[in-house]
Amino acid sequence: MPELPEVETVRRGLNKMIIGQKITAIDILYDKIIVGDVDTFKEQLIDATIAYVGRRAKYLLFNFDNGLTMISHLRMEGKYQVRSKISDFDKHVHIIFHLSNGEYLGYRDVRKFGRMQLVDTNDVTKVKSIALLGPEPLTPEFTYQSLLEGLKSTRKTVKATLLDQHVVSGLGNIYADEVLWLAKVHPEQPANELTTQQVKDLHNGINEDIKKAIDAGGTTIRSYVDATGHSGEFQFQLNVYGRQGKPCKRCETIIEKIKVAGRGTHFCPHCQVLQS
DNA sequence: GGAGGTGTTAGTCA
DNA sequence: CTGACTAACACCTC
Repeated sequence: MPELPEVETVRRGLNKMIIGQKITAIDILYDKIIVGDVDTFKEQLIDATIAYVGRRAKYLLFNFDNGLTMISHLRMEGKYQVRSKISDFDKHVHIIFHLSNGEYLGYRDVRKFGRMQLVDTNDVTKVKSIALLGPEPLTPEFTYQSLLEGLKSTRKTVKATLLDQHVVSGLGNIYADEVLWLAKVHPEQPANELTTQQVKDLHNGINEDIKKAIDAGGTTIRSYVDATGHSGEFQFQLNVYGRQGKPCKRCETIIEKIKVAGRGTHFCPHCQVLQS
């Protein structure tokens, strides 16, 4: 799925394309995407107008003018597409919002992992998955101190901890690997054993890498495309993700791929040494 | 053809 | 409580 930079890119694209559009009808072709009652979901959104698309970590927040917000998580490979004809959507488009300008907003998700939930706008921050999120990069709440506390409080590997959305939110498998490479930290290092300098390097690396990725419009590995149909450009700047068998960009050592926290993990065995 | 991997997270189990 | 593992699903690559 899209991580924070990709979701932010989608958010910006949607805000350019669908603000002010009223929902005139909704086709739900696969019920499990919708959290809660499908008929209620439809009824509450018909005739509602999209006021603004916000974001919290990897969650998109579609704010409507009737006091409701649709929380949308793309999970592994969900994406939004705007098309002028329903026949322009393929079989993996499971939800179709009919817009008042005659266009259609489709939600495409090959693996069907994504979820949409409608809640009162005032209650968004009370929804458990959102309420428990840690601070996100590039905000005042994401401080060196907050990261230090999150890392010190667990014996998990640092990679697993960076993926834990309660410590810092918005990072996924790509940026976790990238940030660990930037900070020269081994992915399997226990989080509570990191040095002060390593935590500082991670904090800076997270902010810098996420900012760069947002500026580049996110990463496109396989099929991810933003709402306007453009690919992100950040994959050209990836330093380790997907580069197993290739030379490290710093020291030429061959990048290795192992499994950490159940996820494919790329690192340089020379730059990122396990401390004991 | 079959096994194993894929950008996530919620739930289960020890 | 914490940490490890798995399911949810369809497709792609070896």
